[in-house]
Amino acid sequence: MPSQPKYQRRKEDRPQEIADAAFEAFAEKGYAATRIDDVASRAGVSKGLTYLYYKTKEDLFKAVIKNVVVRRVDALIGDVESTELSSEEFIRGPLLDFMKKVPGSPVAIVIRLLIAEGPRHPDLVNYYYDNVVARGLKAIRQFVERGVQRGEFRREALDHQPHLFLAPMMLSIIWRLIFTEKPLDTDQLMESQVNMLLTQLKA
Amino acid sequence: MPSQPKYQRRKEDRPQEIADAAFEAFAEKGYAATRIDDVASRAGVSKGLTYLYYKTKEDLFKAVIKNVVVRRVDALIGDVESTELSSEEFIRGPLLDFMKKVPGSPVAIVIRLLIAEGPRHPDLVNYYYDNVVARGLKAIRQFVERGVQRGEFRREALDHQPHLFLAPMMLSIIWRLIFTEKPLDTDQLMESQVNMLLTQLKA
DNA sequence: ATACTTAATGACTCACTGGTCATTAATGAG
DNA sequence: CTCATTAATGACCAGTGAGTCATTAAGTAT
Repeated sequence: MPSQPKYQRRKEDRPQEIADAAFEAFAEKGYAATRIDDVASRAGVSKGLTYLYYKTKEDLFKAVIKNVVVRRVDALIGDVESTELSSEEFIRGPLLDFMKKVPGSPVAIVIRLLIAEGPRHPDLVNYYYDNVVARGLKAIRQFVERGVQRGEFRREALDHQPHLFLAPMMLSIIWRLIFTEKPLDTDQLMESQVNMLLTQLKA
Repeated sequence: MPSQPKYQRRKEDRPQEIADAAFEAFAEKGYAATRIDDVASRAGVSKGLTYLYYKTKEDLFKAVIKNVVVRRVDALIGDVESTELSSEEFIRGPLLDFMKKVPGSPVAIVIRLLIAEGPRHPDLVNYYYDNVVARGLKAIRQFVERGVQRGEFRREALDHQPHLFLAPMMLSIIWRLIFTEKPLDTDQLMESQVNMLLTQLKA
């Protein structure tokens, strides 16, 4: 019988597979408590191979963060720019949906990792700020502005911090990170806030 | 010449001194990256002594968290119960002040530690929930209720999540934990939210 | 087939750190 | 002063895990 090979060489796919495995491990254990051996065995490879594609554990960490984050933000920004909905409809619809999804998504885990490890990875923090936070805030701001131009919102509304949209989302993320089993209706929380903000924007 | 002693025995003060040093170290480096040797030298004692007062690193961690947290909550609850101000005055005054102070206080650091290490210390999370979060939320809820009884707020206001008061505080905390050097006027953020909430409570 | 390149392995090293414990010396009592 | 008590020390141990590298073998070209 033809002895099947012990492994296959798959240069193209390995880096992504390892990064995925690493994300899983970091999500479960955090950065410090994650062992490269664990990452490797999740990915179905040997420890040595991990070091072929990622020079150090820290490199791997950075790759994982960047990897997870960019797709989502791109998607949201794309939505904002292409929508034909009125501002209020968009906020109550796609934006609210997006906000509801985030606390249960990998983004929440990225935030946990950033909070825990950020201080020792300033360049990573900057990357995240530029590519996620700044772009997200800008999108919201532009969107409110569009509402003003269309006469949906009053002009003074522009003073409002886009951050207030994010605040209940942030609370929801943190709540679920820490108090996983203490129930909190985070969806309703965000709806209330959006209602309140829209009232202010229109009145 | 009388050779001065190499150290003094100060059984009473050591535990607190060690806990303070540990808080400093955990705040700077996080739990996993903090070395007991570092804690000891910050406290001006030997590593061995740390183990005399705290059985393990984890014990020390728990002691630190409990130590920092309880005083502050007690203070706030005391304020709420003893105030003679009207509900609106209290919210715009002492409560808002309190909220503004938290993001720059040790409590913020405790939150970072809880986010990072919570999943592996469930009893600590429960302690924190019972002694801080639950009590804090209850205080806010009672306070709104008092406003209703006094006729300051309308009755339906009770449906409002006290969490909405906390949301911008949470965002501020996280923001300052991650983006220390990206400026954000967190005070104004909380003021806007409080204004909005009061408008809703009264209207 | 044969030779060659390199993806992949896994045993090994070495620094590091949580925790221990035999020893030292500060203190207080008689 | 002397001795008993115990706070405090610091050298040491054992486990661990990041990173290395000599070796193996899968794929490829000739």
